[in-house]
Amino acid sequence: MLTNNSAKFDKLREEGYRITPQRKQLLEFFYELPEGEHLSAEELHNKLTEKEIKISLATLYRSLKFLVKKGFIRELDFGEDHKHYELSSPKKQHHHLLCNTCGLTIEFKDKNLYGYAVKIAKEQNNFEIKDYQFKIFGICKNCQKES
Amino acid sequence: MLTNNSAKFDKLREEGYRITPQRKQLLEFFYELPEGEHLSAEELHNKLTEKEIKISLATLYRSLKFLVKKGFIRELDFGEDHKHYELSSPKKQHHHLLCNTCGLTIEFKDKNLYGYAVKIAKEQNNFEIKDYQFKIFGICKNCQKES
DNA sequence: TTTCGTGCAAACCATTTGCAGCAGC
DNA sequence: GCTGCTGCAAATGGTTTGCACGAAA
Repeated sequence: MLTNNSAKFDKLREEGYRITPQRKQLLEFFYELPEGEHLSAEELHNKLTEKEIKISLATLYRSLKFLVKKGFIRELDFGEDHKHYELSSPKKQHHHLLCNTCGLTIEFKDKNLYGYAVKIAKEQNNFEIKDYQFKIFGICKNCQKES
Repeated sequence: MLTNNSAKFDKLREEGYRITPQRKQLLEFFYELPEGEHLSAEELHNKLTEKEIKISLATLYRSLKFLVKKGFIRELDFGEDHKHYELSSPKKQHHHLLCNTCGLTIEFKDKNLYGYAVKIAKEQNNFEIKDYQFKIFGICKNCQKES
């Protein structure tokens, strides 16, 4: 366990939440994931099972919701019929271009975007930012050629 | 009918698609919608029925998918269990802040964002932009007070 | 006339939920 | 010991699909 979440865990305990093995191992799993990898609930469940981490699908969904609410992970939507999840780290955020034709996902980073989000949030009645996402939809180079 | 889509319709016809009353009326309906209003499939179905426009839910879903693919409307996801739809107009796009706690949706516009999206798309192998969305998640002023 | 699009009802499937037992703290 | 969390299985509900009929072109 390279990551240290004990301070955060203490805070959650104070709020009345319990740190169960399922929640803990799920969060650890996210920390060990290669950067930029975002998995669906079902993919997560498979990978966790491979690692011999036992967690039911129902609990997985509940835990994901919990971790999202608590700001540990972010929920992504690529217009598919299921959500994707990844570790949340607002300051080194990445974003996505999505090809409408072939479904290709291209990631990009941009250091200006965070300041930009902060500026907008401030203008909007001091909205407190937890996360932000920039998505661009269109046609990728390959699909442009083919039409 | 204030809007004139006949050129676009002709193009669709050339591609082998048929301009049915359902598709036509649905698109007209979107044009008449107040700016910034984004409805779910079910809300749309109710409103269309009120206007005595007959379209089954199945066809509505198929038509929405069609119009999205053809770039007439955009599909929005607010992290709920259903999608929202609105007219697509990239150059006067608006975006959203979403409160994680109470679900409040705040819209904002920003003229810089379009140029920004274009710049990013160009850097990413000349990706051809059809639409883009900027979402900010966090806690609204009201909910900040309450915690 | 040739397909493509529609309506209906059934199917799908990701996600949620009720409930009884278990386990943090 | 109290109460929140989990696993199971069943339910939910938005969306999709098979099929036969209807209608654009």
